[in-house]
Amino acid sequence: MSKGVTPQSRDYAKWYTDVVQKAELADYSPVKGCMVIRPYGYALWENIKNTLDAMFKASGHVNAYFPMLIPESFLKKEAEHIEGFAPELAVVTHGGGKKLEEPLVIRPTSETIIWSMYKKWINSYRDLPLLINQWANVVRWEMRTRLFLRTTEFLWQEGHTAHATEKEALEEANKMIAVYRDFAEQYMAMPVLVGKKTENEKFAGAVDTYTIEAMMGDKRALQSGTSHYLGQNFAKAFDVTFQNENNELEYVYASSWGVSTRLVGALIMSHGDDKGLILPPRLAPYQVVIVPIYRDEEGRSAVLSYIATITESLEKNAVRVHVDQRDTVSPGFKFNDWEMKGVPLRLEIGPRDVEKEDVVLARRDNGEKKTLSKNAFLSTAAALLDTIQQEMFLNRRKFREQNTFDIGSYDELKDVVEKGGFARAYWDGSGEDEKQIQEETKASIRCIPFEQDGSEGKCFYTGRMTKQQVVLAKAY
RNA sequence: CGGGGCGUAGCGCAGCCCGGUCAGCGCGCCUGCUUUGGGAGCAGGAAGCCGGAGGUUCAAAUCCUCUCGCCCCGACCA
Repeated sequence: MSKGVTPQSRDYAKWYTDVVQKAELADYSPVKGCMVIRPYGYALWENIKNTLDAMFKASGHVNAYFPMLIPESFLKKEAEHIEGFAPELAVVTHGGGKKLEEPLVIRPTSETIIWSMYKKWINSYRDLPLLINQWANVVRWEMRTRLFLRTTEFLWQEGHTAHATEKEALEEANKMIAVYRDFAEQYMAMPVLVGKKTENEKFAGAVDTYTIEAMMGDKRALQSGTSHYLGQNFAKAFDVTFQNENNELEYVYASSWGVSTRLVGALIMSHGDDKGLILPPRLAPYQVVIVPIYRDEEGRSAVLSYIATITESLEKNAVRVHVDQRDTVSPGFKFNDWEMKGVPLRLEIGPRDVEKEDVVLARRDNGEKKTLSKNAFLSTAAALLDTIQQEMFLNRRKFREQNTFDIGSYDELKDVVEKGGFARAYWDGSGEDEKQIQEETKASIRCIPFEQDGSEGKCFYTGRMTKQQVVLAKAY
């Protein structure tokens, strides 16, 4: 294994795959397009998952599990849905050595199987709302894959809710995109634009799709989470009706929403640098790593017992700490190793620190390294982690603002695409116009932000006056 | 599916043009000693039917044919 990773400036894509592998987040599997999530990467995912799971439960949702195999005919019940997913389905045709009467699709998403069950479960307005989430794997046979960002099989959560009214289902879809925004900003330290997808970009089968869009380190956009208002599309496709308070039969209103292991990719590309990962303290598997330094057995035991007093105190404050006791590699190696893995704080503890009751503290996010007293460190460690979390967020927001440009013409869009970044513009074009733009520039309308200033201006493409502003960018 | 690149030790690669002491290098791994505050040093050692099949030849990692697989770029997409 060579040292370090390909610099971002030389080849961002290569940098990304280098970091994923050298930080031991994931590895390629024997099957094309699939990845093995390694323990360190999985620990990161578990932190994401556990945090979100608590947020979902706090907002009234419960977890369930639906099977992975879905009758092929189910997918065909919603016209747009099958059109959207057909090309990327993995289909099981044989089981138990025999050809199946009806092929089974490995779920690319679970709307259909879930709605087939909701038909059984929903009869009355008293059965609503139904607020179910599931953590699962899904399979989409993508042409091109990239570790975490787009793999054939990926892990995600999908919420599927059923409501008695349009208003309530819309509120749910909006509430969940706000949950995603909070998670992205407060935990991932990743600022996001929240808004609506255009007709072209929305989910297959949705009435409206809401999205959070983040800017990666190469100034490209990453769709990081989506929430869909499904209207009555799936209820009609699966004939899910309920009797309302007036004894009338009505189709159920629905929402669905999801985030995936792609968020790990988002984390890497939001914060990483040429030394590797930089993890936000709230999600880092280890928040503090301690590297012991000693010359002999006597020094070793003195250093380790001194360290024990530090870890005990940190753990008492719910700080996740790890002591790197490997005897087989040098301290210098460990410094680089943990920088690659993005641990927010590193302590170097050697004999002279033991003697003076000091610690040497290094910050991963800004590279600062200093000596301070053990007590000073212990009394400020938790606060320092909060500070880092906050500064990482502000840093990324500033980066996004510096790379977001207001444009008034198609040429200006091309300039932005050329230099990288988000383009904000008035937009009154058609779906066809949008496709044309994407074909020519590779940039797409990432979203119609919820936050609109209400001003009127000329559409950068059609020249017509409009109040609608959109954000365009090249996306992953 | 289109374009490009590549399969030689666990990983990264050289060798291929011009067949013949070419089975080689770096890292990693193993053993020992010395080391340990920014990727340790020295000495010794283990490890590869050269992606697979067929062919040409006295002789194939090297030339020819077929085949399998992977990576990158594009269309598609969380």
